[in-house]
Amino acid sequence: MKSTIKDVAKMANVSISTVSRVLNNPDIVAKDKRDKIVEAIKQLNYTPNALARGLIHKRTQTLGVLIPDISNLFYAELIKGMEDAARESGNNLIICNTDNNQDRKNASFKVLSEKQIDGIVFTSEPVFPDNYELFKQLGVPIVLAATHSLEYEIPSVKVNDEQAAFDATEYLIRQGHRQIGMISGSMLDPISGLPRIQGFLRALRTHGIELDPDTCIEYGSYHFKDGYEAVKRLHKKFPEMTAVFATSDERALGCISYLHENKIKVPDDISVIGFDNTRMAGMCFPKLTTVAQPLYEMGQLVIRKLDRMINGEPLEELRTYMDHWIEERETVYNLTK
Amino acid sequence: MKSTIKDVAKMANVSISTVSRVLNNPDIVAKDKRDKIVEAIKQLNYTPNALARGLIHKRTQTLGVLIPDISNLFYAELIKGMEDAARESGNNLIICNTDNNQDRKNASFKVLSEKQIDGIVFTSEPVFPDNYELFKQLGVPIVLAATHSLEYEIPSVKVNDEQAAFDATEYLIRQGHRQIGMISGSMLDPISGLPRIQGFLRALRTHGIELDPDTCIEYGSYHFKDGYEAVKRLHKKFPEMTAVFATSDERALGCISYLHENKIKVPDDISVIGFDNTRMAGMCFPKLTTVAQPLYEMGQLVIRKLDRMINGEPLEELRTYMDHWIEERETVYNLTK
DNA sequence: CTGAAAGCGCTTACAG
DNA sequence: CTGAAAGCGCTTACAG
Repeated sequence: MKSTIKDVAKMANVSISTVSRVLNNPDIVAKDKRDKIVEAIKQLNYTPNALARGLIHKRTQTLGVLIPDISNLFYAELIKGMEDAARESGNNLIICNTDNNQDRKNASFKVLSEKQIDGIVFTSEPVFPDNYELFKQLGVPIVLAATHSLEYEIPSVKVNDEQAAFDATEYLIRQGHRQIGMISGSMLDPISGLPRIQGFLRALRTHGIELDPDTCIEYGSYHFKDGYEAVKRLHKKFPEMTAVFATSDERALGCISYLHENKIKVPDDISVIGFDNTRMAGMCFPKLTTVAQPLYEMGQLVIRKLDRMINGEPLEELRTYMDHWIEERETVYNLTK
Repeated sequence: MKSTIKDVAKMANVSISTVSRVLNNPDIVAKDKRDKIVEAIKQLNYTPNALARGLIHKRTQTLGVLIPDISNLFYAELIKGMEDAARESGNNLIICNTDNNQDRKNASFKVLSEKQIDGIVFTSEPVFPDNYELFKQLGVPIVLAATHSLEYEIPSVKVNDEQAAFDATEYLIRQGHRQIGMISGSMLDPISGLPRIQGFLRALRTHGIELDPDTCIEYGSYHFKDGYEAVKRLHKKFPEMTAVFATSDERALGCISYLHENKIKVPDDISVIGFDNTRMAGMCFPKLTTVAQPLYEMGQLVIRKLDRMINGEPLEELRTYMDHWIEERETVYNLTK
């Protein structure tokens, strides 16, 4: 049986108040008693009950994290950053896998609320009005990771997707490509869909490249298989393309897999650039050139922001946009040489 | 401000006992009061405080999970299985990344203990005597995932590593390979090191293949980079090898990366078989043939076992060994054709 | 069927 | 410097 503060008090022959004091403010108690109490704590292997403490302090040092798909490598890096930052600030994470499912999302909010978490991080998905209602009901600080909201005043940390897509496309153009295809998420996705398409098209425009969006863009979900299928359709309707911008590493790998199978060489025949720079990008063959997001650092920053809000400290900025960069590896061919 | 049971009681004009009853045993309270209370709960957006409940019931519906390296894809699948099973049984997971670091492990045990978690899962690492002491001190049920202990009576779920390594090696032999190298974890690792070496050597012996372990085995950590370095050394001292068994997918990919770079074709010149069957295995090129572990199912089973123990139900078996299989893809060449 | 009271394990004014 | 008491938000016998 776990020992309680009462057991310690009894063993040390003091009141529980005094035990509580050596736990929270040791200097204030007389050395002899303090020593006896410390000894009793060790003997009994006592650890304070965080539930009781939480009830009093209205603080649990626990943060809730909503993740759409925990088996995605993207979140592995992000979670690691959050986990490390949480440890630094004395917090623990309860991670809820929502499976892109609204019911599970609601259920997660409910248990997190019951467990009295101090704050919440909401990942990747757009904030719809009903989500916002839930946030307000929860009544705890919230930070958005890898997503943001322009409608609501919610702190967020992400990359500038439009600019990142612009840079990726421009990078291909600088390597001499002009027939460029894109494999994208839905235009209806206001976070990683539409903005990346806009960035892509802006780069084309900026460099005077005229391509019909209907023929140079193909859509699909972010899974490997979807990248595979999308590039098949894309290649069929746009056979002259020399490069493709796939807006996730997984899509890019699916894309490369299809091309390989059809004896189309990457990058010699068709170049591929991905998005995310998950660890996979450096482990595949050929190694994937990709738009890098600082996932680990994003995770850290999200938790640090959240911790500030919980402590009532002011935020330097509401919406933080972190720097992305092009991680040059082996899947883009330089046509200008 | 979050509303409490008092607020609900006041609004519904009843005592808090009655509110508590409609929460826990609604049938027992008169319909008119019940309706008023339900209405008040909705109005106030009341959710019960799990801390207070936990204090009374000595149950938090929260499980602690210790993971050595959360950014490893291996754990992504495992965690997903655990997460899903936990949701089914009404539990939440607190995941602690230990970074293979003893201090962090101790710290994690401490906070998990303070948070009054109902059970714990300990992943991948061998159970040393001091770990066992910690387990006992925690005083909650524990299950081992992807590891086991022969010294202590602790429930566990894993694959039979010796047999899996045997099967992988025999698979290569059946494909006509006789000059087979191995890239392994340390012989000092009693979980995924030594047993796999033993299985490898047993397969060689069984098929009358005489190879000196010193020349056909090379060691390294499980990271991509280590697989890369290890195969470099292995190939130098064992140039006639036609196949290599790398005991993790990451090692295998590092290995393939090195071979590619040195114009050694996989599988035409050298075949590679991995271990784990993480999602990466199906996304790389060529697609990795590997020993598959049912990671998702392992995760589920671990949590189900733990939940049983917490509920005082008997376990069908202490140490569960799940079936592995060879996932045939594209990195092993059949020499017999 | 319902309320008052005790108690879960702590912390924190309040006296002394 | 230290102890008794109240209270955090609930549940659960105990009366009635």
